[in-house]
Amino acid sequence: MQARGYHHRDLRTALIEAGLALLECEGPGGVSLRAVARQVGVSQAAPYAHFHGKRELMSAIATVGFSRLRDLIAPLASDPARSLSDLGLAYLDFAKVNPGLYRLMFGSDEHIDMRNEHLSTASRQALELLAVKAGRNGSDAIRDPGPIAAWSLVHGLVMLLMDEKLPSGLDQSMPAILRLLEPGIAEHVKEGEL
Amino acid sequence: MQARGYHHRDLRTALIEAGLALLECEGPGGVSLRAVARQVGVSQAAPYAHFHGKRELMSAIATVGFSRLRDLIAPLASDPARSLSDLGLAYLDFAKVNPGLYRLMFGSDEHIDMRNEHLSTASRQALELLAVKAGRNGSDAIRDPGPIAAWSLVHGLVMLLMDEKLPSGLDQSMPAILRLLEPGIAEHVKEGEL
DNA sequence: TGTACATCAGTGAACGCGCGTTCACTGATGTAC
DNA sequence: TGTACATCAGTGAACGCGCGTTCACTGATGTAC
Repeated sequence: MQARGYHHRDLRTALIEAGLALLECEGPGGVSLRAVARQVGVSQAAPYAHFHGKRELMSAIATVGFSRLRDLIAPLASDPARSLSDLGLAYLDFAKVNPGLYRLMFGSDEHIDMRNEHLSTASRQALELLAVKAGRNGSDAIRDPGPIAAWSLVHGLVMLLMDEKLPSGLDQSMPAILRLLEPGIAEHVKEGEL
Repeated sequence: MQARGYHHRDLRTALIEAGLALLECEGPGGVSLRAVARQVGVSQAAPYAHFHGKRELMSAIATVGFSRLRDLIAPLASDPARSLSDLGLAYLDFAKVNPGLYRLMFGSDEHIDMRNEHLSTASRQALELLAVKAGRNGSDAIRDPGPIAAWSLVHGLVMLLMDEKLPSGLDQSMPAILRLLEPGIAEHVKEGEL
């Protein structure tokens, strides 16, 4: 990115980055094509040279989010014994650092188009890696009670914290909260083996 | 409610009910004062005779939601042994029947004003009853890992189901999913007793 | 029982707002010669 | 190396939309006499 002349050189990237910034200030509902263009210092029609419409820009932003999440969890250990709550803490951390982005990625699909090829690929990759790191093969993890409960617990925690439904200062309780699921999952797996 | 003349007799209630209906069609973002007035067949300025503004109407709608939730869980048994997953199923059921209302009540506070007296009272009553039914005294349940994990799990489940992030047809797995937390909570309580 | 009147719930037009999107255009760029 | 030109990224004005809110008003209601 250089030179702010008539031609921007990399407006597409700049728009996505401005969108990411706006997302954290205002949340998904506060992002508009006009606001993004304004932030970059470009006319309101300029984004249409790079995106077919608002949903496409939002989908591109969400795609960046899933790539970031994947990069965040990639270096984590795959040891199933320790990994579940560690994984949960990393996931929680991602949401805490990028609350607006998290909402866009894991909230309702009103702003993004999950049939968008880049987005669905990035999403699948991130979620499959998450499943692998949790010691599951990705394809049917999403049907077992254990992974569903684990994802629900951590997603619920994220949402309740972001929406300030829980008291603050709970940070050091998070490991204990996340570990509460471990005995139940261990038991369930044992049953399955019989 | 009778007579659709110049005077409506109970416009306030009618507006709240129209809001509840709209909420389920469109979600919280789709409810507008104008749409609600339109639905009731009244001018767009009419609601201002009964509410100071949009937030007050939305808060009144959410207040109805918390009353309904309280009425739903009131008849449930208070037996701590069985109650946790039963309670979870009832909560899940409420959200399934009233997804838009659930979002308004338990989502971000952008549409409602939690400092509204009726709303905060109704909310507190419902949540305290929930805690009591779970075998806790309400006041500090919200600080213990167990209740936080239980609420997070069920809230996360609700949100992921509503936003279609989980496969459908999971209904009969719900009891198993909810029960996964029980061993961990039992263990945690035992530790606390030592 | 009948009438004058104060009340105030509901009207309709208007305000200013930000939005997504379209369109004819313009001017910087890089390429072909 | 210098020039003509095609390309197409970005412009700016305009479209129609729905929104929250205000305001002077009107007309149905119920009360006081």
